[in-house]
Amino acid sequence: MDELPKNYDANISEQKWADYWKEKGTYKFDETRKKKIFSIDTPPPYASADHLHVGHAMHYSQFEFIARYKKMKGFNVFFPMGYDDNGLPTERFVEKKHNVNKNTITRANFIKLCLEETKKCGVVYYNLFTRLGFSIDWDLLFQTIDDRSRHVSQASFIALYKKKLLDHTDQPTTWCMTCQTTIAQADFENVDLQSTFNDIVFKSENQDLIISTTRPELIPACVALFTNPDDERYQKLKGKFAAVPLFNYKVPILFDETVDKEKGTGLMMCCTFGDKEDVEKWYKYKLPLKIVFTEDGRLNDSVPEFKGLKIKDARAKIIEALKNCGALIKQQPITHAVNVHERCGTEVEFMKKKQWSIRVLDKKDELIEAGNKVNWYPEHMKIRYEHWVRNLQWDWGISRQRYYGVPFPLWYCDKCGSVKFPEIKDLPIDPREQNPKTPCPCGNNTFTPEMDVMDTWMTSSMTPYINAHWTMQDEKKDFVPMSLRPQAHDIIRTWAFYTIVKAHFLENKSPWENIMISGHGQDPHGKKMSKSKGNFVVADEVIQKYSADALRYWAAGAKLGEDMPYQEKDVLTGKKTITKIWNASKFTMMNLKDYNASAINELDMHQLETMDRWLISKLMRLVKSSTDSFEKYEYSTAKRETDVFFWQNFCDSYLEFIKHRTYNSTDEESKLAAQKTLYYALLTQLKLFAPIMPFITEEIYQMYFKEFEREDSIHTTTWPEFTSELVDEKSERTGDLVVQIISEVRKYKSTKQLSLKAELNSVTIACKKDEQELLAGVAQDIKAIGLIKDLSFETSEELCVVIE
RNA sequence: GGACCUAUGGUCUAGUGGUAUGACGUCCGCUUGACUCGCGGGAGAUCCCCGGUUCGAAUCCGGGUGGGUCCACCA
Repeated sequence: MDELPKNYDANISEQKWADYWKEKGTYKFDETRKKKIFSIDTPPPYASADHLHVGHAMHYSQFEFIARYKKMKGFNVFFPMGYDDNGLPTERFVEKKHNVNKNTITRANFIKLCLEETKKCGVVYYNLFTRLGFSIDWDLLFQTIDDRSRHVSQASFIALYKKKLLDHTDQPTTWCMTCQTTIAQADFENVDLQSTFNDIVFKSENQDLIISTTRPELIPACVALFTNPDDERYQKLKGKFAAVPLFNYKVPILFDETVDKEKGTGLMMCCTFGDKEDVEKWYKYKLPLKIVFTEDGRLNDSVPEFKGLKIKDARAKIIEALKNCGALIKQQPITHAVNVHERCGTEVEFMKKKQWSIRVLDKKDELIEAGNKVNWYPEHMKIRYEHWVRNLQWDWGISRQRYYGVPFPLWYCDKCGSVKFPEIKDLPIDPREQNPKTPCPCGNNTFTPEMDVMDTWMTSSMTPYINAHWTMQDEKKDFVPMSLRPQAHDIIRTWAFYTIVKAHFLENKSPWENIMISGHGQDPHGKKMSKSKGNFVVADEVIQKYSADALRYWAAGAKLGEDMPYQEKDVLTGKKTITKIWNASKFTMMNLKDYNASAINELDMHQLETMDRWLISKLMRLVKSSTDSFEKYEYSTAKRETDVFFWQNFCDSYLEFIKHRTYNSTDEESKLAAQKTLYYALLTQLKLFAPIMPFITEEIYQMYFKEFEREDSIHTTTWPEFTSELVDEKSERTGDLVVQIISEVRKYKSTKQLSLKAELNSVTIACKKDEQELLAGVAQDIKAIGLIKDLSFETSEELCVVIE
């Protein structure tokens, strides 16, 4: 081995090894699949980010650790990347960035813009992920808008139809006025909004009926008043009608036990539609329909005096008009929770729309059961899934009145109205651009295409099947269930839920064997990172300053499932650790200069000295616990334990303890034993660190160990095996005593403000008899390490070191 | 309103039925032939509060309080 470079330059080395891995195809999935597969259902990030923050890096790093661990464990790791670039998230991103919307740009131009932006985002992700050293096989890349994904999601729609799990109904459904599309329950977000309770008078014969509402603009959509059948105040109203103020028409007064007597005046108006209650009452009592909004959230022709006003403006104007005619008698400010569309923050409204939906409400029990078949890590995250399923209120509406998404693969026959599907082999298709190849069974040959596109989750929920090339010619049979789904906890109700729904309905399978749920990287104060708040830490800048390994080191500190605030000092600790690994390795290699590693095959404890066995035995315990931790996806425990072992046992103790054996060696055998231990211990520790810090470990492996180990990369070597022959409790006990004694000696020198190199004339160790026996064999070590001239022993119940 | 998670030295953090881990900071010392991004040492924690189980609890159970997250509440 040549002279060692003095310093480690992470920026140069990390680029070098990233290039090396790419060139060698280190992380290629083996298509011949001779080894057992470990497959990862990688979260496809939305193609809607210009810069990525340390939270992104943290989330993806955490299962990258697992991918690397599994590879070293001998698995054929299937680690793809996907980009989620279809659907509303992308559309919103493009609309904002280019200041366009559905009404101001043609469909073709809009799709073109989406594709361009998507491409740019792909580059951003690729750059960060390769810079972080991710062991992704980029040949497995998919995009949710590509042919394969469109094929698979369209095929899933047809399959669900054939299994009679779909409904195609014209009914009131949740609607976003900004995005102008139907949306699903999972697309909601809850926010607290300031609003006003308005007490409004409805006249009924000679009585004033007061209702309280936050939505006076819905008064022209009022179709009935309701009160509780037990409410004594309103018994006389049975069979009566009330006059709607301002709009001068009459609505029936009805009784329903769901009305809360205590709330407001105990009277409520039912409009089409203000909330889910309205929808239910509308169905139950077969009430008329009075739609007052247009699809983009303005009052429509049915209210000529307010026509064209946006909802909020209409509210103000109507309140004013109510005031003027004396119908508004009281106003009171309130804060209340409102569902908004998570993509744009617009309050959820209702619109009657013909749409496709997947029936889930009548299958809650079996869906909860399906979730139980997956192993959840951490286990308590399963509860969130269960709660979500149990609390579902709507079937999964999958129609979106948008441009950029996967089209429904179907046409409607112009004559008989029945649906017509393409052949699976012809997918993907766009029914708006092509006609069916065969006529309708009714004989007719003219069709109308479905114009809507599918919910983006229709595609995302198919990621295991996209990876499996489901129903395609080159389908990978038995690929589902995949081994692992890694994802964050905030999308349990969407991605995890929808994926479980699809696999269960399509093939009565679990989509994966295991699911690991990670937390979020937050700002230093535990708040969510966002650009607008200015607490956004750009991943690239951290990497530039501290290295990718250091950022990964920080990411490995988060316990599975728990959010973690970003602390720059922890990245710095990572950087220090890397430097320490570099220096300790440099020192080890120096000591191994005249050591012929290829001469030994296996470590033999009988050839080692007590302190060597102490280290190796403790190392074995570390191997065991680290392996156990990784098996449970507890990378943070594995990292911490390895870290502590490396600093304390290896560097602070062992490396100091053997200096006298490797430098002032008169005893060649002793020196060789230390060298064997050094080689084995350093390589093992590098392997244990390799999943967390792939670059520095590779650097050192390449510099020294490769020559003997003969593998192209440390990442293709095998994970250390726990070997019970290498555990030696007696040596561990002895070594621990030595550490204790040396600590006392160091303490003495430190207190006396002496150099650790200072010699001591006489040291007496007082300890138990059996401890004396143990220590007898390492007396020479103690003397050499502590620079002690005379060492003697005394018997005592408690360990005590007397120094003169 | 419900559920889940969480509460540990100045700060962040690990863990356990027998008073506690590591990091950062702080103080003192050491240029020990890998490393000052270092080495050695010190100070600093009644492990949120109240009950219960136990020989023994900070660790288990119940209740409370604070924080986080998810869900419900939209008249």
